[in-house]
Amino acid sequence: MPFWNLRGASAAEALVRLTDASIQNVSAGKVLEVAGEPTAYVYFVISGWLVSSKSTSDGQRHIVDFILPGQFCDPGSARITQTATDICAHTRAELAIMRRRDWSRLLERSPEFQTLVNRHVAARCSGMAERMLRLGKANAETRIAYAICELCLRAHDTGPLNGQKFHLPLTQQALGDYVGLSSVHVSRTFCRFKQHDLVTISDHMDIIIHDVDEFAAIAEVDIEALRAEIIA
Amino acid sequence: MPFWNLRGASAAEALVRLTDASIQNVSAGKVLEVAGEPTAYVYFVISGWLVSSKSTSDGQRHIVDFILPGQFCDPGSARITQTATDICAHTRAELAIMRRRDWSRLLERSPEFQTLVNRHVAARCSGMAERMLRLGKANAETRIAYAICELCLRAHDTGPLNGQKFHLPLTQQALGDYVGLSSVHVSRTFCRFKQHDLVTISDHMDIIIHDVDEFAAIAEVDIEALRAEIIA
DNA sequence: CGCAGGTTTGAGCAAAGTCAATCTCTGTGG
DNA sequence: CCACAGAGATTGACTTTGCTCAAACCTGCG
Repeated sequence: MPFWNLRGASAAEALVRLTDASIQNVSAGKVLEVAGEPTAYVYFVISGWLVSSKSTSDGQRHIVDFILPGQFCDPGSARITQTATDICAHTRAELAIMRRRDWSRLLERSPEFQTLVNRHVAARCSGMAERMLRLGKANAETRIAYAICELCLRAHDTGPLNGQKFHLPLTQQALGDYVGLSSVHVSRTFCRFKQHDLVTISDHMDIIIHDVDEFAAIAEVDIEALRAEIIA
Repeated sequence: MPFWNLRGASAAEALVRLTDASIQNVSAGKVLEVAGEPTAYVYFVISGWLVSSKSTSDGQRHIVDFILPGQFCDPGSARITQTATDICAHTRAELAIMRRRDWSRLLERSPEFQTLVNRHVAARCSGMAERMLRLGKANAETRIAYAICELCLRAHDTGPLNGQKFHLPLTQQALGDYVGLSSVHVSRTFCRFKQHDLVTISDHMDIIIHDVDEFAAIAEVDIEALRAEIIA
């Protein structure tokens, strides 16, 4: 049974069976891995968001990626037993946690599973490339609009729709850390969006996009192309 | 024989044997893949550099990564047959080009090879995370110093050494596209480096770092930690 | 010799950062 | 039920960084 097409609990059950994963609930902010430290685990997100981040010497944090339900997180770097980025629970989350040894064994034994993981990795790398382009070259409006489109696509099957409310579990600070802007500038940019009546953003990121086409144009993205590119 | 520990020609021969790869010489600028278009090939770099880049709607290019000798390049995105980024020859290069089908088959049949590739991918993702941190949060000096350290590490086994000359095949424009700065600003930043007698940079990126420790401090990086993190 | 691609320099400008004060919720304990 | 604390959002004033445009300058090469 190709459990890996399933979301959430049933995939988790299969992982428990195949890799002796342990299911754990963690609360928001829980630190799972610290960059540079040894790591012995691989994570599968059942519900909630994880965040992969790095910090500069002066304590500024940059969010490298979010890890959403249905995604795997292997914290390893080139030295596979050494963590590349900090991994934290961004929200309360339910995880299947596997020992790396069991994880590697599953990959080796099941080429189909490995193929699935390869696809996930390709999707994640494409997403990073796309984000990097915005980070390097785009202005605040484009970066923020893009991040909202991307995260909505990844978090909600439909992707962004005209007039449809959706929620992202982000503070403006976190969004800023993700797109490389200060929280103050995120706030100002939101104000400009609201003034032009592009979006409604209420209580902690309940978002309604009024004109998705225009919003996507600001994000410099074609939603369906992006879906094909970054959704595994 | 674990050919994959070898650099260059012998690895290429093995790939020819195992995947029916064709060896090709391409000249600088040769376009191999275009973002969004279908792709049917996977590349192994024998010599020279490839570049993976994306462009904004207004024609600005951002370099996502360089692909150096000994590295693989799978251009696929979440839709594995669709290219995620432009892939070009940055310099004249010698490549082993494999059909994707043959490549997948090799991965499926040889878990050891797949494991090697996994490590390469982890290294590349770590590198992207590290670069993203600089892109999102660091100033011009740090970004440029970091890029030089990173590329020197990746291109030369020793990494940067005090007073030792090395070459990077980059124009200031290309470096700017890599770190998200205009070529003018790269030039000015180099000037500042030279004024402080940190480096000598002559003819098209022959670089001598006079005090690697100080330079690494500006790059906000620990060279040996970086090596462990991003060199597969 | 002259051209092309790349680099350097100057001047002015725009985007985003910082700092600090204020405002708005929301949840909590009296 | 209210007061208050704390987190997050907003706003203003000012500064910094890096961009753009344009001109000048190398330098290797046909």
